[in-house]
Amino acid sequence: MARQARALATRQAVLVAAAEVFDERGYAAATMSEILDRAGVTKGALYFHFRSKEELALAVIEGQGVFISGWTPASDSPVQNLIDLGYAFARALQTDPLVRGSIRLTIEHGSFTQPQLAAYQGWMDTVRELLEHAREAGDLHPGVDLTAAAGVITGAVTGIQLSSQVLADRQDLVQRLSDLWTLLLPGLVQPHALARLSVAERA
Amino acid sequence: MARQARALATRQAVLVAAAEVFDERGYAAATMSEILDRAGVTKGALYFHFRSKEELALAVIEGQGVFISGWTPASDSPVQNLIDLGYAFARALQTDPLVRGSIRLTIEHGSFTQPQLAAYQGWMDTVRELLEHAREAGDLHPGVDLTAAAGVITGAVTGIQLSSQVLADRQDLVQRLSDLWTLLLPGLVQPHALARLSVAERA
DNA sequence: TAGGATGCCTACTGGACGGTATGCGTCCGC
DNA sequence: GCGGACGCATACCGTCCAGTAGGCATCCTA
Repeated sequence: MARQARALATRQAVLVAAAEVFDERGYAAATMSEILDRAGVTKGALYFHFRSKEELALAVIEGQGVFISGWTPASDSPVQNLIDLGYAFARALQTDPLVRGSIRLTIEHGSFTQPQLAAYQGWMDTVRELLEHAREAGDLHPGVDLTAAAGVITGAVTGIQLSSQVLADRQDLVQRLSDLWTLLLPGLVQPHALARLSVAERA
Repeated sequence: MARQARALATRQAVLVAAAEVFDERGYAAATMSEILDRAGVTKGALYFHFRSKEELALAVIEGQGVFISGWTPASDSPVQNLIDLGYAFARALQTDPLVRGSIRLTIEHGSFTQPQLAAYQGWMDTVRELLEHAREAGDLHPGVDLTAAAGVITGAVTGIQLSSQVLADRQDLVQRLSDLWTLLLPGLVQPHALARLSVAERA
């Protein structure tokens, strides 16, 4: 058991190091050597836990799923939950290497075709669900197409995140998210619901 | 002169092939061999025109600048021009390999650090300028922060484009842009200006 | 029509990369 | 207290890749 704990620790070290390198360099430019160095592990250890570079990348992408499933809505307002989810995601991007890495791998299409489609779809489904609840609560404008709105929101958040990463190393991500909601909410929710929302980040 | 024309043709063939491969595979995963094959050119020819892979990539990125400088506003409404610019960009993404390739290289940070920053900034400046004109025309809500709005719009368009690429090979890009404006404009422009705008694509 | 420049071709090189083979220490079950 | 599995270390291999060297044809100029 103590032995297994040690194994789990090296596996985790490899996973985190891989996520970091994938995040910084992308899949193709990331080298196993750098992952090895950063994890403080040898090749044999790595290939004992992961059979190939691709399997390692897929394992990193799983980290994203963990984040989604670990998040629970805190408010009774669906739209507020949507906003909060965005900020939770932003914070995870700033702190959790696994989320950072999985995002880059997800955005980088072509390396492996299926998983990132599923990841995108997962986010869109979550957003769509929150929007449906908002509609039932009577918060949304009547004309809003929920599927279209879910696509716009996920896409916009993705892009905001990306431009923030390129321009400011994600330092201003929270501010930019707040800007996004300020512009987006008037076209989405009705005035009476809008008044009850907090656009800024909430603890 | 006839000789120079031939040289120019091979240079262009290399550039287009490189843009395609960079678009499909990304910088690191793109190989010179594939570019060579697709261009129908030998290594010597390529390295006569471009001294390295990186220089080739930078040349592809230039194509984006050509697109920006080649576009001219057609409407007397600044916001309408903003919308139209988005659609022009979308069309270019669907048809022009150089624009496609340069976008992927721009989004893919880390390979070379400076140029994509400039590209982003160029877009944001253009958007900001149009927003300033819109403010002078009295079309915008008074409270709108122009810099923040420009950041949100460029980021959102980037993300919309990306998710459309991953999910639908950019087939639904125009539709998604229309969805974006539908949600975004109410928070940006005043009702009287909103009524005069055409959210859909215009010929 | 000589001769240099332009534009391109082919064969090659050195290095890095992902992955493997094999071996060795350590701990756990019996 | 011992045998086997677990967990890892190291040396190595084949492949592929960006880039180079040097030659050669075609054209432009004089």
